[in-house]
Amino acid sequence: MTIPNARFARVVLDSSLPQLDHPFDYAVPENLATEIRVGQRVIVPLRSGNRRSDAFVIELADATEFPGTLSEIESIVSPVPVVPGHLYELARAVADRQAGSVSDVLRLCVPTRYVRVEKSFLEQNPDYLARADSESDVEKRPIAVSPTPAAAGSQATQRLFILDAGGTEQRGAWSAPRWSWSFVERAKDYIARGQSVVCVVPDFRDVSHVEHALAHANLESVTVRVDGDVPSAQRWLAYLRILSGEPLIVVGKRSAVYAPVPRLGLLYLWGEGDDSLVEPHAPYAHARDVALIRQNLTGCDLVLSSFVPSAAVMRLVRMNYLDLSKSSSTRPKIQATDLERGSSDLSQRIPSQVFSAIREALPDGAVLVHVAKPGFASTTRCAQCRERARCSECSGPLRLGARGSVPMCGWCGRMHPTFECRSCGGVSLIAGMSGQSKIAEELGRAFVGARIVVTEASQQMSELPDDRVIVIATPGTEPLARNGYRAVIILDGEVTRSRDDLDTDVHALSAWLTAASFAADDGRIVAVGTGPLLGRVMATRDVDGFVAQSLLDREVLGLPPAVRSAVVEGPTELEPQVRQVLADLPSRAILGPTSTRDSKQRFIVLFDYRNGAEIAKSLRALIVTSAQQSRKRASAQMRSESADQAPSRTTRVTVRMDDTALAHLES
DNA sequence: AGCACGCCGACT
DNA sequence: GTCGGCGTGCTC
Repeated sequence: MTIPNARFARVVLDSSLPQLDHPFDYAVPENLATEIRVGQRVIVPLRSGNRRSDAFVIELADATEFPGTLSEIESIVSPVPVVPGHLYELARAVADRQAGSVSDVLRLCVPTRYVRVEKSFLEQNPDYLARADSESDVEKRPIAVSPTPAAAGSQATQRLFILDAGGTEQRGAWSAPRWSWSFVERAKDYIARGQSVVCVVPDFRDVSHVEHALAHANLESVTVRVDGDVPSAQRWLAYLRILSGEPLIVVGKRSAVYAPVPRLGLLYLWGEGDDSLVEPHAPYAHARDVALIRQNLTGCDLVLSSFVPSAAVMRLVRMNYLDLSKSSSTRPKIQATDLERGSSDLSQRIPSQVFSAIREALPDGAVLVHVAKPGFASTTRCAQCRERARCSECSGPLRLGARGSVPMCGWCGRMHPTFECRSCGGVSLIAGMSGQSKIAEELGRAFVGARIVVTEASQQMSELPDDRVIVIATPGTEPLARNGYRAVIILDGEVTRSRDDLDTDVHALSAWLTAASFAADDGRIVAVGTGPLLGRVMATRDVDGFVAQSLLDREVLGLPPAVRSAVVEGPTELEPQVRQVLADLPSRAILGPTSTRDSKQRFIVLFDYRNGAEIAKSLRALIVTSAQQSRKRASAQMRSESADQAPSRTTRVTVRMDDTALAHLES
């Protein structure tokens, strides 16, 4: 393939300044004309020539529409096209949806370069660059070059939600969750067809499970792990392989969803409702949304899966955008019990059914006792009647920071050194403390001679020391038992339920069913403190029905995810600008302002799905103008405030689309 | 961000 | 007259 000498290059700058987030044209100097490719990282001069910036070539052309005089590309960083057209296209779409910049997305996708690794890789693969040329259609074409849709010639594209029932299975040397085995079954076919698979999971433990299952199926040689835990030299090597077009199974956490395999056959997202799939940095995209966008752009197959569908996914199922399928494994019934009212001592916290379940199970194998995460329990309850403790002024939830601190209202910030319960007049509070060690102590007394293990979030224990053991674990720390635990006990149900945001119930169900998933198929599961409603859902395992119903409720109330939301935060004088920029747009509501902890203003904008693009565009414009004004404001502040106290925080405007933790909307 | 341009006040 | 302070605007 011959490369025409391109005279002009269109680039995106590798800068997070919002006002620079658009294409720039540069002249290609003659000495670079035959080497330059779409996707390469280049260095370009900016303004006076003293400044320079990294940039990615997104298009080569023979003409430019820029009326001014062009600067020249200064140099090419490496011959490898690290941002192929389809990756730029994805990054652009994600940035547009999230009101963010392309460069912020690309930073998540492209790892740091390792020159030595790259050099030796290119020596060992002499035809690599030529192949990359043909792979990415390097001719002078517009940027929107999507990879060939997976379905070309074969069966129709699948978009699927799989409701997983849980369970652990041992095959060969490895125990792994059942979902990871069925993922491998599915992935094999795509590799056989010469296509690639991307598997995105919430947690590093999940990555390991998938790796084990893949290794068992002899797919190690086509498996690429793109964890943050992989050393960076190795990550760069992995990235080069991903770009090469060889059929691969890429496994990783949230940022793996961007892995730029050229022939993507299947995009698989496990645990689609998990909060850790949200990128905590700008532009705050949820891997599930990125996956939906990517499916739409490439036409690949898409599988989302979890123990409990998120309300967002349920919406897509009800629209028939996703097909619902339920895994057919037989699972034990979940026995839900509640605490007796008015009792707070430990003997009541662990009801008798729990002791008998453990007693029965222990001779045959391991028992998992699942307690809520300690930090999960910031809200408080009346020690007497167990009702949620609420602020006497505004009815907001009372929260505890550090242990022994004064309870504070989560809405208005009022401190409450004393408390009087509204329902029963009780005057003392209990925090939803988990007290793993207290439970360990209690169980140790009850089961003399049993081995008791308390897990910690920091340690990675994937296998059990021996069979007859009681494991006391917080979410995410549970070790796998070979073919599942004989019994799983879920304690602290009421603590999990005390988290307050829109999706409390769905999150609680998800936490409990995750715990339940560790049980053997003929094991026993007892859940304490789920409340009658969720207890019934657990017992019947009608989780999709429950989430569908809660989605219907949201539709009536006009709340996410029946509608979309954007959380806008910025400096105190933000309000007129927010209202102005959204004035002519069809938003449903602009809620706020409320004050954040760091005294910024926060607005919540609610709008319909069909208006998302428009709203995002306007909010983006708000970010750009506020970035241009920020210095003006800062210097004005400096002058008026007698210079000695300088709280010169850069009050940037941030926008988070479809935030999962909208506590403010709860009435 | 960082740098140049330009519009007002104080000056050899 | 013109030197230079610092807002304002732009970066192909």
